[in-house]
Amino acid sequence: MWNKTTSDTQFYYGIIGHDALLVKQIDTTSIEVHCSSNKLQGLPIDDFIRRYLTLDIEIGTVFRRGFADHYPDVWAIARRYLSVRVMRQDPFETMVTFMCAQGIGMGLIRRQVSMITERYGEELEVNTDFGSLRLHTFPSPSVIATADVNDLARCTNNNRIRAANIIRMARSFESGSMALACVQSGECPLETLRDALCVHSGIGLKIADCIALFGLGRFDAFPIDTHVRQYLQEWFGIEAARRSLTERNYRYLQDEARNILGEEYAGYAGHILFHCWRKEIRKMNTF
DNA sequence: CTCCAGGCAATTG
DNA sequence: CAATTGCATGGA
Repeated sequence: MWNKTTSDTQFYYGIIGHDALLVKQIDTTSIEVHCSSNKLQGLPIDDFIRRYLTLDIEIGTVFRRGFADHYPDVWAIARRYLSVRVMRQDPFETMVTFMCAQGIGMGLIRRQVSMITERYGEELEVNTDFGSLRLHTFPSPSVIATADVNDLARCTNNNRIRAANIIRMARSFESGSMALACVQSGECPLETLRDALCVHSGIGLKIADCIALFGLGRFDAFPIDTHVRQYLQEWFGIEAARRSLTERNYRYLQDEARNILGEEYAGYAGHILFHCWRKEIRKMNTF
């Protein structure tokens, strides 16, 4: 998860494993990129950033050729958001985050994740020009696997069911079954991956697709939430999007979306549209 | 007090 | 099999 300091200087930071990555804007033409290590997850810093921020994805190929011609009105708005990047985030962190994202607002989601890192993560001291920042790593699966339900629930909106689900998922991660699914996630069919994720209580179709897209680099995964459902109806005239997201309708709408956006990058393109919809149409400022 | 917020699972038809 | 109904919680 990324954050911005409240100082007047633009200053962003994120924790990658046990290292900190900091980006500071020093003037109108340049930034400083600081990392607490010269390697991140075994990769030289430049290679890691390239992969983490999916700079290896040619953004011009995310929307298939012909999209602009077929949907000129949508394209007129969406083309301003082609700088949006879907990150390749840590799988476990992504699982916990989206398990916290059910029927709840973005502000509360972020608060839950922050509280989890502060309660269960390891404290990191990062020195900057502004002084030292006290940051926290995201806890490992083993830490969450041994957490007390009531204790974790204090971080999950006091929702004990959610806390219990997260703990059970972490234990599955520990046992190796979830880790194996992650290792194989790159090449297995999307349906197989989704099945492996959905055996866990608290992970349904939508959250499984979010994990695949944001945590496992499966840019073909296309999660459908309330916002996606709305733009599928408003922007693409899909009447079925008026009806509720039953499993059958969810799958049907996914097929429709793939017809419009293509198979390979349906989710990547979909997230750009998601962000665009919230910002431009719903005028939402939360992120 | 009501309604909503990046759904899920159990229960019916 | 597929649709409908509870649900859990904090904040606006």
